[in-house]
Amino acid sequence: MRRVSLKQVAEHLGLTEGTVSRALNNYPDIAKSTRDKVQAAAEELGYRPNPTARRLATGRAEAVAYMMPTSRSALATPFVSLLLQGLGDSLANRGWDLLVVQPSSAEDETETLRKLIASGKVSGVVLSRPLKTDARIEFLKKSNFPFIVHGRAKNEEGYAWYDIDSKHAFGEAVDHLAALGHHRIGFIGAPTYLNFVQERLDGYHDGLERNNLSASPQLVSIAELTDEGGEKAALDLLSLEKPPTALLCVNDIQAIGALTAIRNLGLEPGKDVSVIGYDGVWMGRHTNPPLTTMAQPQAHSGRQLGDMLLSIIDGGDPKSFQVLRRAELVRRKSDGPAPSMDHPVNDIRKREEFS
Amino acid sequence: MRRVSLKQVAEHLGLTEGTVSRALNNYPDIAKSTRDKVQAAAEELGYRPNPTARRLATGRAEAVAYMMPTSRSALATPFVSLLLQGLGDSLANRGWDLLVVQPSSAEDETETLRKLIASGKVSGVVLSRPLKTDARIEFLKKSNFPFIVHGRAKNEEGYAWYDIDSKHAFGEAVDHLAALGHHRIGFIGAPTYLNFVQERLDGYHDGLERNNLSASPQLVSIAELTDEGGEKAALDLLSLEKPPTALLCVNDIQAIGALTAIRNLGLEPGKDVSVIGYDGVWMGRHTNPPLTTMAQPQAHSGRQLGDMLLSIIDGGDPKSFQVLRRAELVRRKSDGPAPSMDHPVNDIRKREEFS
DNA sequence: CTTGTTTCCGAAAGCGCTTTCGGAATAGCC
DNA sequence: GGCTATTCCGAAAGCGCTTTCGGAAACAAG
Repeated sequence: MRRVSLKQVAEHLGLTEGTVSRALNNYPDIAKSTRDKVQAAAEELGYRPNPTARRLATGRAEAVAYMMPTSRSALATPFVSLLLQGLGDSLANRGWDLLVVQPSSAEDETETLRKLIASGKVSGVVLSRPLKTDARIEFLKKSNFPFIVHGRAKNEEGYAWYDIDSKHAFGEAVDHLAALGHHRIGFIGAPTYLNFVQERLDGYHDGLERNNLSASPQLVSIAELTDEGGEKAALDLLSLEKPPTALLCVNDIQAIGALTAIRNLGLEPGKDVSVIGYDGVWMGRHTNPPLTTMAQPQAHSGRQLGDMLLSIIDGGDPKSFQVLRRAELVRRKSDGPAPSMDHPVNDIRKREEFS
Repeated sequence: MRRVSLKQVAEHLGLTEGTVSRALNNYPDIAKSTRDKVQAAAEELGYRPNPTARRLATGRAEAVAYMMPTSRSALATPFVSLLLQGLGDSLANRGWDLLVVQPSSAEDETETLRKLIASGKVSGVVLSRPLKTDARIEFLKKSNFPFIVHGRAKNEEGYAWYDIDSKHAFGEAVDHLAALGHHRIGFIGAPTYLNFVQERLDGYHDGLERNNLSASPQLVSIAELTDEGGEKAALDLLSLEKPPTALLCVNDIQAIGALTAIRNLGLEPGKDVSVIGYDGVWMGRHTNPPLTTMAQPQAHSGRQLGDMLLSIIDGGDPKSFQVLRRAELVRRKSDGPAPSMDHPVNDIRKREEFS
């Protein structure tokens, strides 16, 4: 398993290292005949260029990094692996490497980035789950270092991103529920420093306004991005004097939690109270009832992100790489017409007598 | 943002690069006084060693790779991200990098590995989801290259692995079901070239034997490792003339599919037919009924794998790093006593009249 | 005060590749 | 056939760091 170097190939052919190198890299100043000879010899000897040496000589890293989310809730989702797969595909075309970097804590993120780009180990990075105002993005912009983000911060100017228009999606979800006769629609969210939460909340408000529904602050509940979070939030909302008849959840995980909360209250999801989630994870097909949700076309987001990042590294203008996709409502069984106004579920006191 | 090199630090101090390098790397032949001075200066100037140059000079890669699974089913699970996080933690202690490599196809895996280790980009690799006879493992063993696998192949000798004893777990699950009075226990699996499937099937058979239950080949169904796979398999098994009264599933995803299959048949999971899954994913808490499952302590498997791999790279004997953990049965609501023998669910013909 | 040890640093080679530069050999032109 | 223009390759420097080696200076011992 002795590694064969340029030198060996050169000696084998009676050429110099420089010539061999240029031949292998298709320099125009090498005769076609010798280039062929060199390539044949390299193949025969099993020559594999040493990437480390090349990197040192060229100063090009030929690698990009993906920064892992720190939150447990983001990790507990297949999201990361799917994205990595797509990224890997994209980079493989060039033979570039994919590094995974992990900040020790959320506060540490920009420091991690600083070290990373100072080390010269990568020539670009991809971020996900941006905050409303995201220090990483500001730092990378300032550093003028190639990057792309999956999602976008509140300030979406001057950098590349790939996002789903969840604001629009949540507006449509409200339209949908309003058309079903719902007047009190609850929102189960998470801290709004996560920009996608803010987007979705905005979309919810837009939808309410468009349908002339009043937006009561009581009807929005901030919870953890977990099943338990959704469960607790649903419990709270449904314990209001005038409980909502429909629940919009910031993601499917929470929605699934909400479903069990509803059940535990002795109510029937999809009938007594409608639930709509967001993400379109496979799980939703198996809940009881199957979860109506807004599915994002996350199919090849990783590939796209990779391709865009590569274009930017090649000198493309980051500002010209901003793509926004639509989510699509997939109706299953957790939504339905609003119960009639005098139905017990519409009043918590009546409900208690009722059950 | 000018990168500051060793040379600059050296000139700044009136020393040579070699001396500065040795001072920074704590060589014993440097006076403590100058070492302190050097370190102070390095700090002050913001010196960051260039890892590429170091790698070239030392021949050490200071990085390990994780090989991504190719199967869609493995990617659709939070498993990969959790493992990467743990690995990242472990490597961060040394400042090593974590690469993610992606074979273009399953057949390509050993070729990918060959290239990877020939490139010298990493000094170790971690594999997951080994097959019963896994070409990657054989190749790495033969190459004498440091590696560790999450799970283990049928031949578990001569390399490092970290695994859960799912064979034992499945045996216990059968014990549990037998104690509940079940006599016909079905097994929903996947192709047994996946070694963990074989292990679990073996455990199932062991359990049957231990409890004097006959093992009918009809009762084991091979399906895809997806919800639909589990659904179809459950449907098949429950359509037998003498259908099983309990279903053991190779993972929770399939089990969840089985649950909906049972419902679609008009039967009640946990009562008419028991279901036990494996993995302990969060989702199981929210199925209807909540899924009884065998939970693996996957908490810090990533960290452990990382630590072990590092030890091996440091020269440890791979054979001495083989750890086997136990899974634990967490009872929720999808298992219960076997229905009495004359109950309609026990005979498909009666069942049809019944429903 | 000499000789023998230590202590500490400078010098230099080298890791494996890229890339610029210059010049020998060949080709093209009148 | 002489001249210029091309074509093609060798030579060499350099990327930023590590590591071995040798020797000057400082110290200890006699």
